Amino acid sequence: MKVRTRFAPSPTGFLHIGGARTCLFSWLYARKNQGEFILRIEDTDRERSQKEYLEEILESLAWLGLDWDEIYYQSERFPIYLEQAEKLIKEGKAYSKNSAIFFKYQFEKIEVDDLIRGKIEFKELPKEEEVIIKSDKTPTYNFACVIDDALMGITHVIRGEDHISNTPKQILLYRALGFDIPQFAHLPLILSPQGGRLSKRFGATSLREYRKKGYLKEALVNYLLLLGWSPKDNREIISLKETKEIFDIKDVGKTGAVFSLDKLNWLNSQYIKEKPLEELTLLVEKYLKEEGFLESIDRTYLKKVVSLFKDRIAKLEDLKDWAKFCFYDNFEYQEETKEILKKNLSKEVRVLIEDLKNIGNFNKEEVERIFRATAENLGLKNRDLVHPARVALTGRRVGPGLFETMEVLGKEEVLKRLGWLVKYWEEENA
RNA sequence: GACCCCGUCGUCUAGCCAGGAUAGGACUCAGGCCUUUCGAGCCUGUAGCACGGGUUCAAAUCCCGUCGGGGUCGCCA
Repeated sequence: MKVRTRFAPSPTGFLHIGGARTCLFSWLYARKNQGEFILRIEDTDRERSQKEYLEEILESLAWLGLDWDEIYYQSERFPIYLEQAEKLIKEGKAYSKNSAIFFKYQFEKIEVDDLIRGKIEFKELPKEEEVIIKSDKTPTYNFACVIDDALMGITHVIRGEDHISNTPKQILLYRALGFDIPQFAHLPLILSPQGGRLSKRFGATSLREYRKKGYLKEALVNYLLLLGWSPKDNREIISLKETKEIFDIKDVGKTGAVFSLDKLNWLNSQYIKEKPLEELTLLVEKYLKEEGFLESIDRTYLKKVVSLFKDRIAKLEDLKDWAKFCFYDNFEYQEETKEILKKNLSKEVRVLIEDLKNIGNFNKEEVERIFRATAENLGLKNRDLVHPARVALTGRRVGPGLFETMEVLGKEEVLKRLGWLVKYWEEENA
């Protein structure tokens, strides 16, 4: 029998890390087994379901590369649920009350053989009846879920651990309706650093937010993969494609995993580092434009800027801060540079400016040669001139290598900014 | 409270099912090196089998209990 799995988000909120990971594992199981992956939009709550959320969910899944073979909307299937409920009434398994329909069941021990957790036994259920059709004629979650999973031929229900306690109720419904019971796999939850569910404040932000901060999809997927699953060979960097070959649902762990932004950042920095410059530049261009940081930019120049920073940023967002001096010259010298600026080297920097003026080909090798010679002639240690020069060009104490930075900015800009520093000192000491 | 799930460094994990060497890796952190700076790179280090009992020549691994954490108990999904 062909494997069919599904992801069933409710468009009553944005897709967040937890949902994305559930989807990822469900998708992986289908793809690993040459099966099919179904997306089911659980939009039975018409009040709370919003088109905006739906769009965001679809967009985020597509972004991550999780494609689906079929898509269904529960809001289009109300007659099906009603029909099944009436069938239960006819068979005496359900009854109408207060214009709702209740499923009546009797206590029995239920065993579930979970693919991740093994045998789970439920000794008792808290109730003996369950609403299946609400008084507005829309189905309740458990009812619609069972009918759809059965009718859509879902063979493996892969979902979050928070659904474990729904499982016995659902099994009772499968039996009453005469459907085959699928295999279940309950994924551990993603926890916040305080323990407990991911909160709005931490981690439960939408996937869109992560994209806006400049996380690469590869890094995000990689991180999600590592939360509860491992390739077992000490690899940390692994692609979706590689995972698709070796993934086994049985290898998924049982323990809740605390979300770590530190590790995500590290992974993201690794992916940024490894991404080909050309490709990364296009990504950065698109990103900075979307963010409204730049309107247009010369791609050749941007490529140089990207090469300057790609090894030292954790996310594309960092560029807005660290590389701002490459796009704008209206920065101020940061507080952290005060110590460096204390020493007035206006005379020396004037000499430096004159020496740099004479360079024909303003590349980093040539700049470094002249720079070092100037420092030596002035009786300065190289670093004594490097530090203020960096402040002059970037406004900061730390940054990429000075000579590379100079080459990227170009002669004219470098001379201009060095001149500003001279002026700054002169005014400070006037 | 009831039912259910889970417990290896601060965090993510390998090892557990098929018991045997100094419990391995990654992030973070600390220190060092490099050096023109560093939030980059390289190296080193700190840190863990929740606890108690049992089985066994031998327990992170098997069994029981305790404690701890989490989830669910809606005409939400």
